[in-house]
Amino acid sequence: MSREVALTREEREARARVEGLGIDIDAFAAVSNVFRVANAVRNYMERNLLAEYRLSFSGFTVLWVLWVWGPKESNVLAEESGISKSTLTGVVKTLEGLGFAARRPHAADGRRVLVEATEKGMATVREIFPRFNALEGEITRDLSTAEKEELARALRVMLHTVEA
Amino acid sequence: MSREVALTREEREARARVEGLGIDIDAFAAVSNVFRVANAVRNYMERNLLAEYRLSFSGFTVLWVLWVWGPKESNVLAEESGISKSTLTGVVKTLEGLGFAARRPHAADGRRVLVEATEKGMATVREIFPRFNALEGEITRDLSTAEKEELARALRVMLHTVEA
DNA sequence: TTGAAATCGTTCGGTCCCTGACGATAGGAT
DNA sequence: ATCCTATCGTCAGGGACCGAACGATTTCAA
Repeated sequence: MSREVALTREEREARARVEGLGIDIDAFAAVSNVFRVANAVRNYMERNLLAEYRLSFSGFTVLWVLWVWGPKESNVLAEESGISKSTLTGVVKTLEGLGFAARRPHAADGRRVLVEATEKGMATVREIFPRFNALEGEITRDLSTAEKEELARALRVMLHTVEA
Repeated sequence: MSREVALTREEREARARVEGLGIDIDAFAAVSNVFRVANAVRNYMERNLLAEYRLSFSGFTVLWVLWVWGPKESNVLAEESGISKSTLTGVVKTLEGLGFAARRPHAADGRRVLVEATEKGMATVREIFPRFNALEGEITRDLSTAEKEELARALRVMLHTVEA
């Protein structure tokens, strides 16, 4: 059922180089292409959309999480954004500088800090997200709906294994 | 043909939040899961394998490219490693510090610089790559061979679209 | 009630990563 | 022979990124 798709030159040459070393080529192809796509799409989004708002990919991700779930403790926000606590500190600092987010002390626990999107931050996500999603559509335009679903499913399986 | 795989809690809640905004859910699911997996696997590799050699993911990537293709001009090396020229300057500097790579002036063109892996660098890749690939196998162990091939194929299609 | 242990967010040091600007070198046209 | 332009790798500046160490606060056991 699989239409032919040419391997890139890099992939062809790499295969030739590792031939006969007992390498699991299918695992190699699957994983390395995940990195290649993630890298390419990340750069694409930053250059063609996010730069306009002076947002990095991480900055947008954090803001998006805040938009979806509302105010969150740093702790949880870092976890859901897929970055470390210490990185989040810096990203939120940048977001504050842009007027997109604010910090608020926790009412009951003096150690904790709540991060929330400002009204400006919320408005910005409302503006960006549909455009972001439109680009996602562009990027996946040569895949059928079934193929997109199957792709997402396979990735969820991997995620489940890695995060176990 | 698609076995059931539970959406993560994050994905379920995010869908609920963006419902009715005319969002292309399939494109959203496909792309966002690429990022989640890339992130998770990158961290996994750095923590469980690369840290042992004091290599970052990028450092390993560059060294691997050198191992596969031999000495390369900075220019081309950056391109194949998926990073910018200026980033490569820093990464190669780190690799030099670790004794894994060396710089050599181009014979005919005074502007160019050739980067090559040292013997120690080559030996290190020979040692790491099979272990790296074994982890790739682990990570994809719950996908059939056909599913891995289909995953790689779908990603190549996206790559072709983004890099066009 | 008080001291030990756990947990919180931040800081620190080091690397990665980008864009934009730069000096150096090369190559082609006059 | 000498400009003009293109291309090379690097540097500067700003932000992202991590693990480890840290002070502040909370919690729990004695």
